[in-house]
Amino acid sequence: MKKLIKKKYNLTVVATDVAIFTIKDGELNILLIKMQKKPFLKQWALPGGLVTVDESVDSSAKRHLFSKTGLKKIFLEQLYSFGEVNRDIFGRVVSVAYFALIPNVDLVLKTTKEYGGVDWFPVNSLPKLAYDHKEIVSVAVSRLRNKIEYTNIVYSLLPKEFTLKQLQDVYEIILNKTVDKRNFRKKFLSLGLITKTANFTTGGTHRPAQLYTFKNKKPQEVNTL
Amino acid sequence: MKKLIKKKYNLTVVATDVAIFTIKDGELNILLIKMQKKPFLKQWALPGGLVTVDESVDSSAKRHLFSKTGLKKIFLEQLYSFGEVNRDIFGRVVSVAYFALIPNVDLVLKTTKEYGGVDWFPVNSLPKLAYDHKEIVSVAVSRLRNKIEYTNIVYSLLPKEFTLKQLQDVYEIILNKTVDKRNFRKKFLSLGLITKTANFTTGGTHRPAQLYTFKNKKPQEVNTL
DNA sequence: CCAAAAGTGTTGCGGTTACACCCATGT
DNA sequence: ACATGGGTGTAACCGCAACACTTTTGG
Repeated sequence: MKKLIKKKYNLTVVATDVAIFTIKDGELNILLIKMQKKPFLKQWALPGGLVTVDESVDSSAKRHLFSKTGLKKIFLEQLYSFGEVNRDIFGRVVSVAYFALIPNVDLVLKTTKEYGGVDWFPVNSLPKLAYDHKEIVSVAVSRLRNKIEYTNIVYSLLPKEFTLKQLQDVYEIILNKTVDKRNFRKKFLSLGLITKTANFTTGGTHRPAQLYTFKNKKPQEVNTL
Repeated sequence: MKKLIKKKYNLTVVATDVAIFTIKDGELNILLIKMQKKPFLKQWALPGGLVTVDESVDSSAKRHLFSKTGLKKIFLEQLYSFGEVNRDIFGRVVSVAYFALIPNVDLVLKTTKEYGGVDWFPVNSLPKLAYDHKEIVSVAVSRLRNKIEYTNIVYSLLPKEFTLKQLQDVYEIILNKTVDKRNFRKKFLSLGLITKTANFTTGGTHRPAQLYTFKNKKPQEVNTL
């Protein structure tokens, strides 16, 4: 009986995987790490790893996020759990996937000896991914597209101060469609989520742009677009 | 069983819990089972249990749903995963919660010797729940409220043929607000999700009501209310 | 004939969409 | 002065909300 239980239950482990997004070079990018072990040698994968017995699943996701980006206190939300029997060939792994949004800042990406590298990739031209990570990315992108339309999470992708143009660009990149400039500004300003700062952009060969900042950096539900 | 695993192998295990909803006596009800073991003796909990090594997490949820209701092929969707370290006092258990919707039919609920009973409870007057199941129910109810507004999942809560009044009642019960009869009918009919059948209600001391049926019993995204 | 629920249209308001020109700066 | 992106208003349209009376049946 004990043996039966062992066979039947104890081989399953829990992991977390994190889809970390940023806007870079006018595209939505995701952070990937390069595998060094067979059978995924030189393939790319989402950062992640096992959940230890003494950490919560949320903490595990935070830990993996921090280990690659050095960032804490950023937008991180549970996405979906993936539990097919054969999704990981090393054994039975149930993965709780998360997605994170970080502003486009120059960031020193970190890695460990365990991996062959870490880099950003545009979500529209991804390399072949290990495991079922292609599916996870697909779910993450859908979720991001949905949430940007009825929440204020876009603040997570922008620097502290930003122009209305930058804001609009983020929407256009993520939704993959153009929006009318005047309508966009009217709508977004009427939401009351952002306020003018005292500052303007400098240096462009054109009229300086007003810089804005988010009043609130807490996730809220409000129809944006 | 859980205790054995924790003590002996110091492992994290994966479980599923299912929030099964139906409309009953004009209220939203949820199915609960009665615990027979300390420390939750005589407390109520969501149906669920461990994921075996040879079944997917989805299959596990389906299995637990079937074991209590005898139903297959009903609406079942992953809700959220709960992974706090101490959420289960028997050991480290990460639970993937699901929610299910079943029509209000007379259903013979089943249980096993492991539990002291199984019954429906209105979500607005629940008994004390074991584990963190109160939180799971709360997340499930929120999700249901949200999804009923932008999908057609309401079909899962109604019998094959139903009146517009029944349909409206379901919305009013779940959203906990009244809606205008004429606007509701106009809106819902214009969505094209349902069609008239050849049948009418009989027996009431009033004008018979047209019976309708859903064209499609697949989840779709369409703004309903 | 009376009670009880079914069924049916119109109007006003508000939000979304479509659309084109002037402004401030650097070179 | 010219090239570049920043910044602004108005009118048409459409979906949503508000609202009351007639119909059909059973008792």
